[in-house]
Amino acid sequence: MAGKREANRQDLKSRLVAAAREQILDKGLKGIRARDVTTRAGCALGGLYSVFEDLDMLVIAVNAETLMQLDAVLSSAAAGRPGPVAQMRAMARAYLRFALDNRNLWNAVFGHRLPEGANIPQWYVDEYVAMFRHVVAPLAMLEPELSPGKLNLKARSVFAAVHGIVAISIQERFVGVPGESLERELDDFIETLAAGIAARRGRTAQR
Amino acid sequence: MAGKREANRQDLKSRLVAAAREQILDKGLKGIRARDVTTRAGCALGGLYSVFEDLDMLVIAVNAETLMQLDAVLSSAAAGRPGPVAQMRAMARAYLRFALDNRNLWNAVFGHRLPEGANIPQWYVDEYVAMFRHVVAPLAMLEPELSPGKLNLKARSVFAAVHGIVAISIQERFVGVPGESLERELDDFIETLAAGIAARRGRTAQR
DNA sequence: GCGCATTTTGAACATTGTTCAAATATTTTT
DNA sequence: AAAAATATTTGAACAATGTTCAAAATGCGC
Repeated sequence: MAGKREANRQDLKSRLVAAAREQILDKGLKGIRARDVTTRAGCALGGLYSVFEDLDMLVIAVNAETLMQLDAVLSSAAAGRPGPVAQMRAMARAYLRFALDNRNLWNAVFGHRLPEGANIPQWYVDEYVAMFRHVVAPLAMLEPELSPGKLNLKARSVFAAVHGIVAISIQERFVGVPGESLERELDDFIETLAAGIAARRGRTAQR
Repeated sequence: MAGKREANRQDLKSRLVAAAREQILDKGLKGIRARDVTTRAGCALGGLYSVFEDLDMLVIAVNAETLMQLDAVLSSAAAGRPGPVAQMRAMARAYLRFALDNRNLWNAVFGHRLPEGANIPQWYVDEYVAMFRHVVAPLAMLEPELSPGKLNLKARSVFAAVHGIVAISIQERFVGVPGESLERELDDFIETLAAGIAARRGRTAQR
């Protein structure tokens, strides 16, 4: 019976993450309480702190899972699409759909903030940044002459722009634009961006 | 000595908003505590609740002021610029600078979320949405044939896209891109968008 | 099975937002 | 101007929360 300690520990960890995920799913980010989560996970209150540094780190663990999911969604959305523009359009749509279908999880990822002094773990940042690679691929086809550094920067911007459009529409701050017209808006945005890139190609000496 | 009641009330209100603003300025959104704010404002703990429904509403009052500031900044950034593209570029830059110079206030505006049931007051939403008008003006010059409805939708998207780019860069989740290259990236983005709009003009039957 | 090391437990604590009866201040009435 | 009526301000008390840590329970090597 060796290694039972480590096994228990891992089991507790995943039970806690699962519990926190469910909690976020139906109560949102603010609805996650140490007592509820530990009860749900079937451990004592203090158990949480034997596996995570604090509640924020548990949230980050949940968010990491969500990011993995989103990454996979983007991957399969782009797979097999003919041409860079179609790929980007498909990913933008998939991003929108994911956000709409998993609003609370998605809000947890982008709405969670650590308290003033604390720093986000590097592995989490890396996982986040890794998603940009999905945009790098099609963008490189549209602008083959771009250096890797500029390509990365630009991919990040395109990602961020799509994110911004989705985010501002989802925050039901104002009456939500109907989902379908939002999808058209996104399509249009990608199309315009691509047309702009094509139009500007070679026209400028250097950027 | 008539009307002293209302005067006192208004005075308390603005002292509270000012105190909360300072608190956010140097401690961030999470650093705002009922006790600190009321002490700073020179009233008792309960005083806060005689003027605001709760802490969240006080935050919204601060955010409303910040939005006004930002609105003014965008206004004067665009004023006198020759042509729509120059206007949009100037506003994007101004937006970035404002976010960088007022990080905590800006984060409070876009990072604050009400608890599950509560609803954002309509006057606040209106103030927020009003900012889009700054993008509507130049966009209308670029695409004069667009209906007012589509124009609004598109202006919102452009605003959101710029917001997204700024937001993702500012969240120091990953090593911040140096401010200057970020500015160039924004310029480039606006330029590309404008080129795309021009290239697509008339080419599509209807959108 | 026994003793040691590690983990789990949950009562206790500190820090919050919020409430509300009492105290204070203002306005109205006489 | 004093008294009565009304409204506001106060801050002690409460409830809800994240976090800690000594004691109890559990796992491990012999």
